[in-house]
Amino acid sequence: MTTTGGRVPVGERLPTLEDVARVAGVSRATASRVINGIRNVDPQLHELVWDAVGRTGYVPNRLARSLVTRRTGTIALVVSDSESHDDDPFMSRFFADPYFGRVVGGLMSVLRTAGIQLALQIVGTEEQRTRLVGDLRHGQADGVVVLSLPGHDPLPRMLTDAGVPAVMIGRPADPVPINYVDLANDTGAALAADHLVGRGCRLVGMIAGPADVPASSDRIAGFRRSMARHGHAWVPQVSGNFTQESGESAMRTLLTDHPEIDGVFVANDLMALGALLALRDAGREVPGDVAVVGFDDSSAATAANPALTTVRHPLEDMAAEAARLLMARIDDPAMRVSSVIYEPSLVRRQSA
Amino acid sequence: MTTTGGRVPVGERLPTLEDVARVAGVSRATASRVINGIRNVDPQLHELVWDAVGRTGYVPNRLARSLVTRRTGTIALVVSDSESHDDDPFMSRFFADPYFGRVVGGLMSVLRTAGIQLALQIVGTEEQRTRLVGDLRHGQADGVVVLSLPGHDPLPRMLTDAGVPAVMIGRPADPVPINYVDLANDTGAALAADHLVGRGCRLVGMIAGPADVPASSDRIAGFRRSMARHGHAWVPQVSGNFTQESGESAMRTLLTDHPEIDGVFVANDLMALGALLALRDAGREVPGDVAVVGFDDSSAATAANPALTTVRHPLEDMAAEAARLLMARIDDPAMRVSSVIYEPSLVRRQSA
DNA sequence: CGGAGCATGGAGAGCGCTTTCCGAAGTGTT
DNA sequence: AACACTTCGGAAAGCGCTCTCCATGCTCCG
Repeated sequence: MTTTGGRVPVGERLPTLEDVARVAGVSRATASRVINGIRNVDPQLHELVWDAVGRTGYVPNRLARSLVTRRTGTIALVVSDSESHDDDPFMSRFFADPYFGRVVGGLMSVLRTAGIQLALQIVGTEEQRTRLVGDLRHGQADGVVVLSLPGHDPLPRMLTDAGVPAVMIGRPADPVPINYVDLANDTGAALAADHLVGRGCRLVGMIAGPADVPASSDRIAGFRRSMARHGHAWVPQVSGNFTQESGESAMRTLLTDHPEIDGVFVANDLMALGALLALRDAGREVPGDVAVVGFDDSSAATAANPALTTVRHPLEDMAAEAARLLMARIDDPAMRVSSVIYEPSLVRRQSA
Repeated sequence: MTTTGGRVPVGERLPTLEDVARVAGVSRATASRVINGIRNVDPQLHELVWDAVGRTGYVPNRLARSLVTRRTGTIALVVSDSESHDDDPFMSRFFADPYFGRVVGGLMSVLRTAGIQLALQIVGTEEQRTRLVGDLRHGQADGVVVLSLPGHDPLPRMLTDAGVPAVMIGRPADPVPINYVDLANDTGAALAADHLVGRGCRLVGMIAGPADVPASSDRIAGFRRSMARHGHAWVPQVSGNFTQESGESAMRTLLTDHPEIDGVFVANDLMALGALLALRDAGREVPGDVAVVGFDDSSAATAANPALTTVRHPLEDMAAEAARLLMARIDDPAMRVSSVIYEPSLVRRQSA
């Protein structure tokens, strides 16, 4: 018997479950059961309740619900930065970098369909980290995806110690039993080395990222190893910090120190863009005089001129996988710590 | 009298305020007062309580607190998309676009210091919008920053009707009494027109964005008006969708239809990048044969080759202002609806 | 010296929801 | 027809916190 009445306002305040129950003529418990689709409720009451929901305009209060269920339907994306970068400039550069957007996009593609929202958190200081972990233990979020920037970050360990479901994007620098999704950075770098040597480069240099971050050191190691295998025992190397400007100045240094250089592997596309600029300034043709291979296959790669030959880094897929892994971990606290490593591939364009 | 004891575990569960009170030997109310820094608490008890907090390792439960205070310390960044884009490809492109990152960076620069976290929400369907507004009315977030993509978006109106504190980045397409922060897009476009005409271009075209989004139509209007003022009653125009590829194909079209074109204003940098590619393919020199002016002054502008002359769009500042505006509105529900318009400026580089 | 006035801390009522625990009713078995 | 067994709805106990209300004890003034 559907009581098709009009709207039932409940005064100033928003309708609560109590109101729905009253309008439907059942107890709060029953209303709750119906709304949450719990088994065993008389179809008649079922309809009565939904009818009341419609008439009152009831919307469950997620906060109140979370308080008792200990589930928030939220996953935190934590950007863990080192204290020194606590000021704006660096972070805003970080956000503008395609890296951040690609990660968010990948995460959202999965979370969105699951109806989970993403909360962005940035922690720089020790205190912020402690606070974050404290909130997380209370179920502020059901789990976290960690983007760890500094080389040795205490956060991963803090998270696992606190028993917070967490997944890192990029392996932890220190051995920590934490789930992570990563790229075989060394293999990717080797791909670049093979390609540069294969196209006949005699002296190839590398523009690396900060040595203390795993993704960066893995690329260095992989590149060096592969070059050595090709008989290049030593490769000139200059470090940047993943920004375009740093790539530009690194390239200048390389050019000054080794004028005969005819190939360069750059640890990310943004720096490669800078390198391209420096090369053009120096009057070197790319790839004619100097071949350039980037890393990431970000949107910058196709925007570059000449278009960048680069190592594809399926960041969106990896982030999506991280989200899936995290959701699985949340649903099964006993899940064993696991990692997923993606294989990179070389995308040939014009720069090499 | 500080009772400096050791740690006081409370069993499996996390310590609650109740535990702190018990350890400190005061009532829950007093403990709460101390922790929240409420006036009039005996200094002795004050110390006793903080001591207990330390010994129990107490961290307030934000959820429980929010339930009663009706404040969450969270602001939602809502990306309102049109239903048709509900599938991945578009959204992931959106996130990879510097636009998104710049907005997030700007927001975070303000929110971070205020200790407010950002929750990302994407709504595409009508149902998702309704749901979002429902949650928001319950105080799921203290306010929202809206990034509205489609031309005619019902969300702004829904938000104001529901009384949810909201600020848009970019003016609403339809007249809605909502706070917003925007750029004088027309002025910016006029700047571009002046510059192109000023450098002697005879036939300049425009690569526009979707006509139904305000930012885009304002740029079109401003550009046309200014060109008309310079005696160019008509300008060839092709539309894209703000992506690099669309800019590339728009440029090809323009080139085919008007081979004598010697200047082009592109509604955003990403499309300008594409235009640059098309021009190079067509063997046209930039700026020699064709001068190109972009819009946004995103990182893509400096990455371009030649570097893009573009209209500066202080998106980070605007987003930061949006955050401040929103926080003010949250603290003062009676605040009148206000808007802040930023003035653009021309950044001269090599492309024009 | 008595009572008004104030500073202070405790008891307890919620915030809105889920879920356990029960009793009442319905179903099937011997 | 009596029993065990299942199904179903309601009462009520929280989740962890804030904050109003009230009782207490003290100061101060006439």
